[in-house]
Formats: sequence, structure tokens, C-alpha cells
Amino acid sequence: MTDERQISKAVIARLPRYYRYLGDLMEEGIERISSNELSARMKVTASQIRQDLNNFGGFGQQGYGYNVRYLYNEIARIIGIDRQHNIIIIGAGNLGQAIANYANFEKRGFMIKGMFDINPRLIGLVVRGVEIRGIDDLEQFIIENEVQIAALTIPKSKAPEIAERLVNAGIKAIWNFAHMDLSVPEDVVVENVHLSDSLMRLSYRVSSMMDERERKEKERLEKEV
Amino acid sequence: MTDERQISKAVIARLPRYYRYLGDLMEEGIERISSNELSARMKVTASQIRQDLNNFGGFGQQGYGYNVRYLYNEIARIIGIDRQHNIIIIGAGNLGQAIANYANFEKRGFMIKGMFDINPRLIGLVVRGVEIRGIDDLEQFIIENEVQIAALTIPKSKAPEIAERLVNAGIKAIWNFAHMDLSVPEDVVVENVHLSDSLMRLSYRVSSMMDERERKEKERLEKEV
DNA sequence: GTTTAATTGTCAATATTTTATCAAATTGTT
DNA sequence: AACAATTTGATAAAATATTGACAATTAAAC
Repeated sequence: MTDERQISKAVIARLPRYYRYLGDLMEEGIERISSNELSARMKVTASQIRQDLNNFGGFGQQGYGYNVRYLYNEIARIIGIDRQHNIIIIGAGNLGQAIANYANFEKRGFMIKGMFDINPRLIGLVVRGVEIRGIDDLEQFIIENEVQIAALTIPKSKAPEIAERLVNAGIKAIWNFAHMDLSVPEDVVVENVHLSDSLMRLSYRVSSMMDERERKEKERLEKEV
Repeated sequence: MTDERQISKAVIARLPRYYRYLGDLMEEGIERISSNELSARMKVTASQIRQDLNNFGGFGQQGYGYNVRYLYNEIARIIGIDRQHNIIIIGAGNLGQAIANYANFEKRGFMIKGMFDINPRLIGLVVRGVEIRGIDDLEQFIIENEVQIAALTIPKSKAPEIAERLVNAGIKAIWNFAHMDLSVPEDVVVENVHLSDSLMRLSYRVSSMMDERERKEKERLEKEV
């Protein structure tokens, strides 16, 4: 019986990074690692690593540390990438194609079953073995192919309408690249990738870094006088 | 004189979303808004909105609320998108081109000055008025064009080498789409967009949603018996 | 086989973030 | 012009997240 206390968002957000580092360790041929060593690599506290992992069970061994391969597989199971997920991409522009072309997704169980677009010039084209279809076939395709996840790489203006169609067709999750928040029923997962938000966060940090540099420079000059 | 206490990451992460909603309000022709109304739209507490904004100053007025246009401009100033940022894109594949084609970036002061790639078939092509150049010209271009930000849309394997060249050429920030963490001096900003991490977070949430659904179904059946 | 060193998982202590509360200020109404 | 309704900004309280400490356990050294 699974423990039913809610895992915090922050912990979940860190899991993929742990997974990534464990994958790297495996590639380096490292078989075991302590929270301390991993802490040094990842620049997080060892305590946090142990605390995070213990939300899901005791994967380590005292005096030994963690077995890299075992932990890697356990995290895959926790994240749910040990199962197969069927995914479609809606919007076959550059961004949609970029996602389709990222090979590793398929390695992790995300099978791209189809791509859709409204642009007639794109319909019929084949990207990485996946045909681009007209948006009319959307609902039928989702049901027939047991699609759970839809990547939404279309402009903001079309997003709400398509999101509603996806929900009605029974999609479980939307990977949303449109620059807006979607409103969906609470049993539909929306994971946002708001690139403009990301660029603004970067902008904030650059700006405050520059401000700080200026301030320090000023301080230095004042001291000289 | 600016207040020098550190603004928390969580607050900064929320600013672009406030900015987005304020933009929408302006488009709707709404001139003033209270933290309560905004709270209802954004699905965050009014208290958090007021608290967040007050990190940067008192932009509202008691009994009135916030002037939408004024707050919008103030947030733009805080984020630093009232100034011009020169940006280059390294990696002119689908992802790089998707970014180049997103028009709104330029509206917010991010001027795409150049694109770079190693693929000879791409070099010389023009995307949205920007020529794709060979990677050899990188350093000189950065200096001559006062480039502050580089978007890194290249495979993991090339990322560390290019990142180092960028740093040496004096870049201020890297918008990193490569599926790895870069190590750079602390005065260089790195904003990561790890799409695979994002998809894994989605996967976790879908999986636990499905688990929960199963659990409830089971509970229901047990009750019936 | 015993001892020492290493390391986890857990619990307690800190630190941070979020939410609630309310006096003070402002607007709009009568 | 007085009064009721709003609404902020600030402070306090509550909730959450992170870090530290250490007993229990294991591995490795001797």
C-alpha cells in the first residue's frame, strides 16, 4: 500500500535532475555513490538528496551509499517513465518539429504517435517517420491510438479551442508551449513551458547582475576619493 | 537608492506571469484592478500578489487598487525588459529557428543579432532577416555587436565547449536549452530550459494521477462488496 | 574477528515562504 | 461634507522546505 501523503512540488521538480545525474554516472561507469559525492557534483546539500529520496523509500544502504543503476531505475519508476506514454504534437512548426526530432524522448517511453497542423502545406509531410495530419482527425486519432499526452506548440490564439477539444477527447495531459495558461478540468495535467517567462527571468537576473556591478563600481570609486 | 535585500527566486519566477496577465488586462481595456480581482483570475492569493509587488515598492493605492498600465510598465522595468538586449542563437536547427521566429521577443527588447551553426548547409541561410553564420566568427561577432545573451540550442555534446567560448568572449547570460547543467563563473547567468526535465515532471503527475484514480476505483469497489 | 570509517534514514532545528489580519488611506455614495 | 465600502501595505501567524545532527548499520581495514 502506497504512502498517501502528498509529495511537494519542489521535490518532484528535482527528480528529473537526479535522474539526469545518475544517467551520467552510469555512463562514467560509476556503480555506487554517496549522498555526499552526489551533493558535490550537483551543488545541493547531501541532506536534501537523502530527504528527497526518502519521500519514496529507502534506496540506499548505510556505510555503502546508493547503487547507481538501482537508484536510476527506481527514479524512472517513480517518475513513470518505465511505462509507455503515447504522445501527439499539435502544431508542426519549428517547435513541434524540434520536439519530434529529439530522439531521447522515445528512449524514455514517450512514443510520438502523430503530428497535427492546420497549415495545408505541412499536412502530409513526414517528420522522423511521423506523418503530419490535418486537425480535423484529432479526436478520432486520440481515441484510436490511446494517446495520453498532447504537446501543444501552436500560437496562443488557437490554444484554448484546441485544449478544449483535447480534453473532450479524453487526453490525460497537455504539455503546453503556448504563451498562456490553459483552463482544464482538475484531472487533466497541464505542464507549462512558457519560454517568454523563462527569458524574462533571465532578463531579471542579467539586469540585477548589471545593477550590482554598477553599484560595486560606484562604491569602489567613492572609496578612492 | 535601491533596497539591497535579496529577492527570492520564487518571487522572480512569478513576475513574468503577473506581467502576462497585466498585458491581457490592458488588451481588454481594463484600467484598474485590485489584488482580489487579479487573485481570482490568476488563482493565487491576493496576499501573495501584494506581498510580491511590495518587494519592489508600493505600486497600488488604498481603496483603488493598481493602475494596470502603470503596474505593467513598472514590472517591465523591474524585469529589465525596458532596455534593449542583444541576443544570438547558437544552433540553427528547429529549436533555434523556432526561437528566432517568435516575433514577440523583439517587442520586449530582445534583438536577435545573429545565428550560428556548424552545419555548412545552414550557413548563409537567412531566418527572419538574420543570417546564419559559421561558428568560427563567434567571438568577434559577440564583441562587435555587444551581445549580452546567447541562446544555446545545440546538442549536449557540444555545449560545454561553446559555453566556455561564450564566457571568454564576455557574454553575460546563457539561455541554455542543452540537456545538461553548464558550469560558468558566478557572474554569468544561466537560465535553463530543460525540456526533458519538464516532460518528466509531466510524466510524474500523469502517473500519480492515474495511480490515484486506480486507488479510488478500488476503494469504490471494495465498498460495494 | 574486531575495530574503524563511512554513510544512511530519521528526527529536530532553522530558515523561508505563504497566508491571514488589520490599521490607515482612499474612493464613491448619500 | 459625512459616512460606508474598498483596498493597500505592513506585520504577525502559520505552513512548508531546507539543513543539521546523530543513532543505527554496513563496509572495509587490519
